[in-house]
Amino acid sequence: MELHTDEEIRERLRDAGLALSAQRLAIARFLFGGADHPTAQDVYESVHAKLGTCSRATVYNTLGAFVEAGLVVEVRSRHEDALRYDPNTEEHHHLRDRKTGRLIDIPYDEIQIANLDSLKERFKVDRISITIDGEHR
Amino acid sequence: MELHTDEEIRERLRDAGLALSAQRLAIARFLFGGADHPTAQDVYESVHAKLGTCSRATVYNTLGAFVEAGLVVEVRSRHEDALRYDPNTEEHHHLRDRKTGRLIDIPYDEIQIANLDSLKERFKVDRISITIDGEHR
DNA sequence: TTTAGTGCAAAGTGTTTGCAATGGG
DNA sequence: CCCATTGCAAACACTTTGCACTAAA
Repeated sequence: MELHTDEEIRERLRDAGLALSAQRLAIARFLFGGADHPTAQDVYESVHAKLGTCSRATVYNTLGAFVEAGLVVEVRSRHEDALRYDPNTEEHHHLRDRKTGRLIDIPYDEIQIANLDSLKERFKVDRISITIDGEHR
Repeated sequence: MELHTDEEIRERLRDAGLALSAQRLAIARFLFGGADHPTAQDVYESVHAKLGTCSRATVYNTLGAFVEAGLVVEVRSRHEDALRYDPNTEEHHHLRDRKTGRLIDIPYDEIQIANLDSLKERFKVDRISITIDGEHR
């Protein structure tokens, strides 16, 4: 998930069929360089500061393109209006830290559902999203 | 959760310290009379049709008051912008039916987490919200 | 009579879109 | 050179708010 070198990032975008632009590279660098579930606004601020030029529209367009290409995933957290973007596209869960408000990834298999089989008898299960509201120890 | 008679509803609002008005009663009747995770718009349409008079502002104000009073709970579902209001205030989970888009309540203890104790060692857990995306059989 | 609720219209977020200008392939 | 991307500004969906009016307690 965490790509660092420019070449890795360029390749990833190219593989996804996306044209490269200074804006897209900057956005990708931010997202894949360890950004922590940023909102579009977070992306805008970071990239605009770094590039001097990158409109909000471009941020939204690009994030949309990235989502469509499967490079990032949208997540919406309980008490927030704004969408957040998660470069971790593997199925996983979240802890929402009550103190910091931050969203923290929890790998999928670190939460096991005891009666999954019986649930699967009752429902066709496409995916299961678990959010723990609480606090990291 | 499902209150039916007018007297039950009046009492519930009174108990919550809310003044009674025609609008509030109509909104409460809709919510507690079996409405299915409606949006503010859903509430508005239903109540406005029935009453002839009830502004969107009143719907929002009232829903806010109900949430604050703990009579309903806000839920935000994955791919939707609008908040939904759930008269089921007990902790519970959701199935989001991919076919109908509907949100269906799953009682809290119908999903058991096998390793809850070990999670509680790692996190202080305030609440756990599980959403299953899938389909009801 | 006093306090709380209603509702219009205006403002506020977060996001999308039309379209002319620009720049990468 | 052409098509995709950019970015402004306008539009949009959802929600909140200021304030004068009205009704509940």
